[in-house]
Amino acid sequence: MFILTDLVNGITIELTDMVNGLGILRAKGAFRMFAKFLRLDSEKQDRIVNAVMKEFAQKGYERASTNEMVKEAGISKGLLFHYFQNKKQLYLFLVDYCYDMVVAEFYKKIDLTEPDFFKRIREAVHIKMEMLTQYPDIFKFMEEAFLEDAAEIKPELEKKKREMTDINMGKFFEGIDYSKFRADVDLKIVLKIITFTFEKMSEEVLYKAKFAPGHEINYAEIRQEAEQYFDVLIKCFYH
Amino acid sequence: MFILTDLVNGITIELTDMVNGLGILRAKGAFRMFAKFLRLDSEKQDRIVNAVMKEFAQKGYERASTNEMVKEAGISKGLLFHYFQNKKQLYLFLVDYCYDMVVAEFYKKIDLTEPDFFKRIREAVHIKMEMLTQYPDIFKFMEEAFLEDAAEIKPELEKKKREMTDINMGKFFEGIDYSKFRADVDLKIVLKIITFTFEKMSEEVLYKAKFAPGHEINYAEIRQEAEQYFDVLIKCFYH
Amino acid sequence: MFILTDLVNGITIELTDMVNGLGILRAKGAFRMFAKFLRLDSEKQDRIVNAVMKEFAQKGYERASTNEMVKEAGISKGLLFHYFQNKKQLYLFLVDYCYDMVVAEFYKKIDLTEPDFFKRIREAVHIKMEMLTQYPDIFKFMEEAFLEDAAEIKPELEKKKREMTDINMGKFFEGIDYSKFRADVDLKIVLKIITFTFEKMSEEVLYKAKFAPGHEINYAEIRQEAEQYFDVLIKCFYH
Amino acid sequence: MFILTDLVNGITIELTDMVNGLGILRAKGAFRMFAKFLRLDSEKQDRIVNAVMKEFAQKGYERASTNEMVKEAGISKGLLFHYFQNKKQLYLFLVDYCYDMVVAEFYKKIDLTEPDFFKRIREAVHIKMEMLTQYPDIFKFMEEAFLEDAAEIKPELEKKKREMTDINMGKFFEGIDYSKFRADVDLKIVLKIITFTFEKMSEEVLYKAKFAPGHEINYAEIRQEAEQYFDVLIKCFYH
DNA sequence: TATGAATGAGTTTTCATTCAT
DNA sequence: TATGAATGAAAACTCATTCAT
Repeated sequence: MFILTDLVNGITIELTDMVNGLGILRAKGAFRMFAKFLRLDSEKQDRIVNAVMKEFAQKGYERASTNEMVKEAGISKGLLFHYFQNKKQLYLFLVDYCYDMVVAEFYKKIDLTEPDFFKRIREAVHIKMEMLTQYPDIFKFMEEAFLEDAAEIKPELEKKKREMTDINMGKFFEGIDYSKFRADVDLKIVLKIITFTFEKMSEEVLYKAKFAPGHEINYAEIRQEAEQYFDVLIKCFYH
Repeated sequence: MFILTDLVNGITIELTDMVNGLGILRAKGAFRMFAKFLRLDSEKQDRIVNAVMKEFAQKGYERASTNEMVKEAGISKGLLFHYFQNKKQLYLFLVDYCYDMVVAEFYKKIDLTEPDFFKRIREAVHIKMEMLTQYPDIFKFMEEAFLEDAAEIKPELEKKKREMTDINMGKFFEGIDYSKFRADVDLKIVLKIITFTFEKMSEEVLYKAKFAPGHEINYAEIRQEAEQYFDVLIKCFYH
Repeated sequence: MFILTDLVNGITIELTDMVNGLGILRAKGAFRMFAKFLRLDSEKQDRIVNAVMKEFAQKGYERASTNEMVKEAGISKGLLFHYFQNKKQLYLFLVDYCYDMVVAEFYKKIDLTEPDFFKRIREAVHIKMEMLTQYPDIFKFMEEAFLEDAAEIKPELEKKKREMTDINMGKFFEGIDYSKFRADVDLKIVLKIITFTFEKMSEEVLYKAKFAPGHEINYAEIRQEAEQYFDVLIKCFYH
Repeated sequence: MFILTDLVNGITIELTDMVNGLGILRAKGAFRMFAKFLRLDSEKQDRIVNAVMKEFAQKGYERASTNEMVKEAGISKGLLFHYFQNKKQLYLFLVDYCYDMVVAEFYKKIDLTEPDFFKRIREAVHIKMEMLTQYPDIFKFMEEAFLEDAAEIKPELEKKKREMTDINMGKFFEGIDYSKFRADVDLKIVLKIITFTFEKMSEEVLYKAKFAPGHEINYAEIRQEAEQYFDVLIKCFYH
């Protein structure tokens, strides 16, 4: 699922695993400790998730205030800690929660029967841009989450990141027709280079968006830029 | 100087500037406000720099405690602020200070008369690895610095990052013989893809190092891996 | 209510407003932001108010230490800020709180049906002295408050002072029989002179009390002194 | 010298002493402890006095920073403390220093042969206003000084204030022709009332100036207002 | 399940004063 | 006489977490 994670955050992923199509099965019971929260009616769940996401997205892990969250969500201090034990768990829960939403949505839309590598990537880029427009808050939060540096949560977060990418990579690459690639170079390396290229391209887009006046993303321009890369990569890596 | 910054931190750089070989001269007087500190005997300077770097590297900007720094450095509370005014200036000073050391060292070693792009990159990778071994703390701090997300320092830090990359790009690309590249594709895009590849490769190295047991970096393996990339890139992008 | 404010602090008041008998109704909801505090049982409220008042009265706004206050009140650091947000709000709250107590008490005692100006003033002086004896701490605090010079709170404090005097002036002057005053001089100026006289007299009393050994106020003497002023003023300003 | 102190600061003065024409002789050796400073060439003295005055006037005793003073004066930290021992002494020295300047100037200008009480007061008001225009910084500092509330310096300051007023009162009242006052009331009380009136009037002027937009003092208006008081007071207190 | 008052160690920063040079 | 680096206690304020109700 590199196209997803990459446009969101640009993590370096385990290409070896990816290409091999392997993945660790995600611990299904990860949400067990938040069972109380997940039993709430979904209106309240949403209110809480949105309030928490907003605060974390705006201020980052350290500076985010649980006081603000409960104020915004309209619940009491104690209740937040009743559901999530502590700030760290709350954060990690939210990362999972958002990621699950986004991934599920992505795979509903992507056509996994398209065998051409570049066509599939092109579609992924487009889906990604659509979703960015549709759920800007979630993406803002996830982007921050993957950049998050705070010492306290780093180890758990890194583990989570790896789990996520590992799980989804294989699925994305299913059914690709690798016979179109030139045979005189190492295919794994070629795939890595292509992946790297689109990851970095996405990072640039986010980076520019962040510092451009108005912070507006010009999607048409991105598609055009992506086409330039497709052109070079196809000419050089297909035979 | 992308190989340096990239191995350290993987920033997205302005390729247009890079390819044009332009660079803004760095403001020489940037250290004037830390004159008091720089007048100290170097033993004390080092003690302070190391203590501060250690704390920032371990905990990031927000969580790093000036209390811990002075305790570690064996100086008084007031003195730190006497030299650096406040936490933010202290941080930004340290970024500059480390960057200057690293860049100066890098350009002492790199051979800028080598006209072959890949040979020059290969040498840069090797120099980088040498330096990583020699000054692991500085690199750890700089890596964290470039990932740093803290709201308070972000604007200044981003400005600094761009200055740094802009200044050094041109120098690294001086005298490269571009005639060896194939003519049927856009050279700018090709150079971007190559740059992206080595940036991502470096990120992977750091990433693995961080989560490997013992955090040991196997440099022989990295060189070997880099050679695989050189092989593909040369075959596909040279004519 | 000039006799009150004046004995406490000697502010210069807007005689025009005073003579016109106008007054702005005081915003009743001013205490809303301290609702948490006001919901406490009164024993604790008193403990806190007294501790805070003592510290501010002794040291003035700037030098007063919130640390000392919580120590004296036997509450935690955080709690004080939970109730009052910050030092400034705490101070302004206390000014209001004390002022309200004092004013309410004063108007319970003063006879507003007495039409003779000097008789009413005479009673006010006596009431004032009674209250000074009964609540010395509150008066000490308010006196300091009205002299307070600290840059941070000055603007709000001055606004508060004016509000207070404006509101109460009219009430005190209601129903006075001005026909007894001589007609050949400007009545407004005459009333100002009388007001000034008792204000300054009160200032002198406080001033002497402060520097007399033992800080004892001799009320009998003050009454006697006041009578000397009444004698002169009546002879000169009544026809 | 009530007209002076009063326009500056409105202190309550010992009218009994004043009327009796008594005064404690000022301790001539008060400056002995600042002998080192007074031996400096006057250019340097002025530089220091002005820098210190500026900082105290702007920020009040507590918030004034000795760092700012030495920076502004262009001397070293140590030197300031060499001359003045500590902040408190520095402040008290400055109060004396300024007061001496102002009083000397005032008595150079006032005509002590004018026997009419109101004419002399009228002249004093005018001189005062002239001086306010000529030395605004000194007056600003002295005004702040007399309002100053900081616990640490209060006792010494109050003592100084009393000394000052006591010393100068007698001089101002020398040669007044008291026979013009009506004989049926206590003269001491009458003089007190008159003094109070001009003191309070001045306080009002300063007060209004402080909160008027632009903080400009309209001297013509003040003279006119003073004339209204003269009119009433003469009519009522002269026979 | 839900509340929100209470905690207290923690934070960065300031500043008068000292003292070796 | 003159310097300014060095001190360290003190300041206001924060905030995740607990716990009695």
